[in-house]
Amino acid sequence: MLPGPFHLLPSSALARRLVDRGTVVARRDDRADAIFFLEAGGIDLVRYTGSGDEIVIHRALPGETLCEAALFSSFYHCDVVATEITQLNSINKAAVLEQMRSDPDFALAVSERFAGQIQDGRRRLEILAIREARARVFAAIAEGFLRSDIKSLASLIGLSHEATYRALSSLAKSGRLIKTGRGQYRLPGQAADSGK
Amino acid sequence: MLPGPFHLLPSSALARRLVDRGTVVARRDDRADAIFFLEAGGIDLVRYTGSGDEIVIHRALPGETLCEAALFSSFYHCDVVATEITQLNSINKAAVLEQMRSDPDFALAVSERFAGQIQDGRRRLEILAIREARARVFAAIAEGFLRSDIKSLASLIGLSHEATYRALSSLAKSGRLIKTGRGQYRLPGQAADSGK
DNA sequence: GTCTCGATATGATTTCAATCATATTCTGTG
DNA sequence: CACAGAATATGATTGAAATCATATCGAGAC
Repeated sequence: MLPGPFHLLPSSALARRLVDRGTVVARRDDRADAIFFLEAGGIDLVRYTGSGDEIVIHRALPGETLCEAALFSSFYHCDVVATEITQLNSINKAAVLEQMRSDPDFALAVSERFAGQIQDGRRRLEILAIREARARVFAAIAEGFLRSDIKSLASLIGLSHEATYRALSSLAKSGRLIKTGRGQYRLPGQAADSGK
Repeated sequence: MLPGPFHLLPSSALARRLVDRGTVVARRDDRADAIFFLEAGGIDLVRYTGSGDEIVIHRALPGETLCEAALFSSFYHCDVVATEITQLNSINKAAVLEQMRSDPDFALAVSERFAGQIQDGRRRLEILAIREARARVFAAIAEGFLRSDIKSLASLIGLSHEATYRALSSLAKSGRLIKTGRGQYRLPGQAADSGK
């Protein structure tokens, strides 16, 4: 249920909540006493400019931990808002820090999780930096970003789903990708997915 | 010279190198024994597909640490290549892990640095996901991405510099930004920068 | 089995940013 | 100071992706 090393924490450090769309889970400048794990639903991290414009800092997907930096900050630096019905876990910040202090393996595991997230983010950034749709989609497939459906892939890599379909179709036609089924593609060099 | 908590490491854990353009600093599947800090120049993290296509996983800028995940992996998972004359530091992996094990404060500081990098990356991702150039530039300014010049900003947010200039100009014209000088802009709500 | 809904797929049109071009302003250097 | 070079700035044109539209396919409900 909880990812990474956080499942090792005592259950007293955890609080599981089901919240409605629109719920503000935490507010900027609130005292930061927890980080979050998004189990299902959607969460936006939002900040507001002086003139009231809303800036979405991050649109989280299920499976992500959120507000990791709150571990090292006294206050949240943005609003945490549910964009739909959302199942989320609060992970007590003091408990995490205490465990990290007393258990080096735990601290290392937290760092490991964080390091992995840095790499994930950088890979996505580099893919978003590719301008041509075909090249972008190809890189995304090569990086294994096509996990569920193509529409999710499209939003992950910042293209319209139509552009993504077209790029996939064109890549398959030119032999740079192999179409293995409706909505399924793989690299030429790569063994066919042997199922499940 | 070294960032974050890494300056606390004994100098025996560090190696400073000046490398030429094209130098392969580390290769995929090499035994991972160091992480890197890019002092000046440029580094690409590169992977290759089965059919030989090159995928740039990440194009690093000076001031970044690289291959943090190598701390927790036996091998590098991509090539590390200098794209120009580059000054870089190797930080011994074993030394970092040892220090993290023996010094909880150090381990926490490493996690803190990592957490900050996660947030930075996510903010940039969210900004890159904004399609309209005006809105993208506005969000970038609101997030304080205009640190040096506008061309750097442009490449940071994945726009041509012309599009960036135009967006800035248009935002200033419509009052959503205040132009405080040649190549300088700020949000309306915000106090003018008091000098330096 | 059939109905519905959403994902996949592709065609037609429009829009907007990339690109190419050119001018101006500033900075640094001899 | 004059000059070179780079950043800033904006105009004109082009091209590629967004958008709008429509069709097919597949999975699940009943």
